[in-house]
Amino acid sequence: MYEDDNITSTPKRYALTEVTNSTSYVSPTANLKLLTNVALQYPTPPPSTVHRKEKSLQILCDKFLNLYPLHGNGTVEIQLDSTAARLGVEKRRMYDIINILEAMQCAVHKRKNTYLWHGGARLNSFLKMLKRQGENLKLSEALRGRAPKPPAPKHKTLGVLAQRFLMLFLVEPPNTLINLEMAVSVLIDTSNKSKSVLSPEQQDRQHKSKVRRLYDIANVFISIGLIEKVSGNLILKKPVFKYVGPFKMKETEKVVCTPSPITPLSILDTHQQMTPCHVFAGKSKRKLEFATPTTSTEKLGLTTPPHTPSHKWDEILLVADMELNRINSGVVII
DNA sequence: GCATCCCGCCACCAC
DNA sequence: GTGGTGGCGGGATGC
Repeated sequence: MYEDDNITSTPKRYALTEVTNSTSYVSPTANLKLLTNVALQYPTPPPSTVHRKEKSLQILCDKFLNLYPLHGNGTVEIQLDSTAARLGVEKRRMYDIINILEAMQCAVHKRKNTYLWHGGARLNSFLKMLKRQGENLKLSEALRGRAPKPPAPKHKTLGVLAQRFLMLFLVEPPNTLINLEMAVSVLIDTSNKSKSVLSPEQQDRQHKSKVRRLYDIANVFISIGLIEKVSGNLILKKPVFKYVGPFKMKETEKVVCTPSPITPLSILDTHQQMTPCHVFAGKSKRKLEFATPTTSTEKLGLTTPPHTPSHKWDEILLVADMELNRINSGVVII
């Protein structure tokens, strides 16, 4: 039984002869003609009235996780085409989601059209491994222009990009704000070698393309509860993202703060660090925690630390923005 | 006008 | 040649 309320049963199948009231054999060409005629008998569906946001990768991933929860028991097989049909999307979109989830070791490609879904069972240990890998790649130093950028991946760039994007959060102190421009500046290969090959226009296209991909990745990460978007106020025009994943939940698994944080948010966020883990609870549960917006910043979609006055939060964001600008302008391209 | 990101073209690869 | 997969960027949409 499908969990999707919109799909209650498999549509009845009809043979062509049933639809056309014909009992005699028809040639392939005639078949095509018949099908065209049959199709013309049905009214043209109205243009989609679905809001753009309702088709976002984040919403789609939410729906996907409803079918295949992160906290489910055991391993299940996922058929991409049938899942795409159940979610009412193109299969291409499923690849976007599953590639990122595969990069998080939530799923494994078994054979064509089939993935094994492990959910979040391996996520905690994988995040620890990612953090170590990020440290080996010296991403924190690279973010500050004090180390070379990691070499460009050769394969599965969406997955690798997703892993490296997440590493940026993992190697930084808790509550570090990272925006996409910063992430791209570290994750895109702008070494002298590649710069000499690419024209400025090509570099710009490459940059924009990577930003697009990071938007996709960020939306999936938001859906699985690894990061949150902090945006929508007048101070920060561009969104920044904050890691809210499993590491901050358990005292024993807290990340060790590295010196020289990018944004000094940790001071007022102590309370939030102690809030319970929601990473496997899905987006809806996290929404419940701030279900009724009361402050102006909450109404704008911000997730302010509890008991933090909104004007104080704006000040924090202002400092964060200044820091981001400082970092961006100070980054030395190696 | 710009940020966001959906959509689908098409290259690549395995069979 | 065919079909599955996924890189990539055009351009629609919302603010």
